[in-house]
Amino acid sequence: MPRPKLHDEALRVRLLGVAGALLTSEGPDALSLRRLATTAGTSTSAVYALFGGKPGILRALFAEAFTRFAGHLHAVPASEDPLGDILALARAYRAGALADPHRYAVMFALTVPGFAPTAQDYAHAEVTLAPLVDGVRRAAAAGRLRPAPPRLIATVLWAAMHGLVSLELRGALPAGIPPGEVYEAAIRAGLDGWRAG
Amino acid sequence: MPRPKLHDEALRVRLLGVAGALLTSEGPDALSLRRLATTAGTSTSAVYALFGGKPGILRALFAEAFTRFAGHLHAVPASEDPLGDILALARAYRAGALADPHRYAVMFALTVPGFAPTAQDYAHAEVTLAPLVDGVRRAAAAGRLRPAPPRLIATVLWAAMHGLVSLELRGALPAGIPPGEVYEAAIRAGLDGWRAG
DNA sequence: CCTGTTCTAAAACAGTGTCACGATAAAGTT
DNA sequence: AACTTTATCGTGACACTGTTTTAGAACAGG
Repeated sequence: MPRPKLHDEALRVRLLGVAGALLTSEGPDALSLRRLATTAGTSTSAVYALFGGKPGILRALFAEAFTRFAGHLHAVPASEDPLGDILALARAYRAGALADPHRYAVMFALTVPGFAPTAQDYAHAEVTLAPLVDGVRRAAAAGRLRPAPPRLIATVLWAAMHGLVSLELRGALPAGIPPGEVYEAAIRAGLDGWRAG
Repeated sequence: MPRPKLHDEALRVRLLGVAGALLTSEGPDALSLRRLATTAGTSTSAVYALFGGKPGILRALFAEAFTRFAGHLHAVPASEDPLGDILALARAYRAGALADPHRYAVMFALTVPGFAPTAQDYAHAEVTLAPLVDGVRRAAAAGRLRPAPPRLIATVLWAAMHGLVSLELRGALPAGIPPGEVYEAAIRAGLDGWRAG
């Protein structure tokens, strides 16, 4: 009986793609529902039918950003030198964040009136850091790290990466120190802090 | 000839106070010019006359937040145990951030369409971390830390604190690990990573 | 009292997210 | 073939935002 559906799955992925492109290229301020709708060739109603509103599309972008980021980290191969792997993962982390700062902001900084990621959202995104936890676990198993819960060590290392990257993206790092070098020094010192022996 | 000025310095500090209260109690979304103006008993024009607009008042809040935060850190006394002082500074850092999350967000996370703090803004705010740099310098002078630029070590420690605190405030830390304990472990490991010998 | 100058509060403007409503288009029914 | 039914969708209205313009109010000097 009804008229044919236009607000279908295809439009959903198209909207998500347009939203991601808008976010990446011009930042979160450019992501208005009207502009998103006209760019995707539809109306704002579609966003409400498919995402429930602006917070909805932000949540979708949040989830998508984490899976993308996970891709960067999972691309790092696991070698027989777990400490070296952790270093490589740290470099991949920074590279992934710097490659798309606006997406990184959606993951960890941006909040919109209706959207603030819940603990469940982050729990679902915890698989992103699985390679790091695995690297720490392998290093601990090889006796290269102090006997402490791998998840704890991985969380501390992650926080160091995130802290430095987020300060760098904000332009808050003190002048005169190249961010890349601070980052390297931080990761090495962070690892040394957990080193066995 | 002219009529008496109402948009004077007194109104400026009053507006800043109201803005800060609004920010602290209800978050940045509650900080609208109309609400700010009516709460302060004036009109939106005052904000434009005294701050130039919304980005202006955000910039003022940004600066004020840093001086407040600096107060928390400068309240930590310098003892004869520099490493212990650094630990105390780290605890004060977390306590200061958790005491007023919205202000911390203005310093390091929040961005409004017209306001993104420049490198100069952060340079001017670098004195906030002076106690930390001083503690590191004293520890290095006492031979407790590896010979590395104190500013570098302090920046790395700061990034670890900021990373952990910002993840905690976002609710992004993995469940099951008390944030306070992760924080303690992170600072200790971060210090151990730079420890001499 | 009137003029002139300066300042201010209120209204206008362009933009936002959100939602109700009426138009639309196919299918089922006479 | 004409009509009703019914789910669907784009348009427009609403309340809000930051910003700018405008018209009036308040005082000093002539």
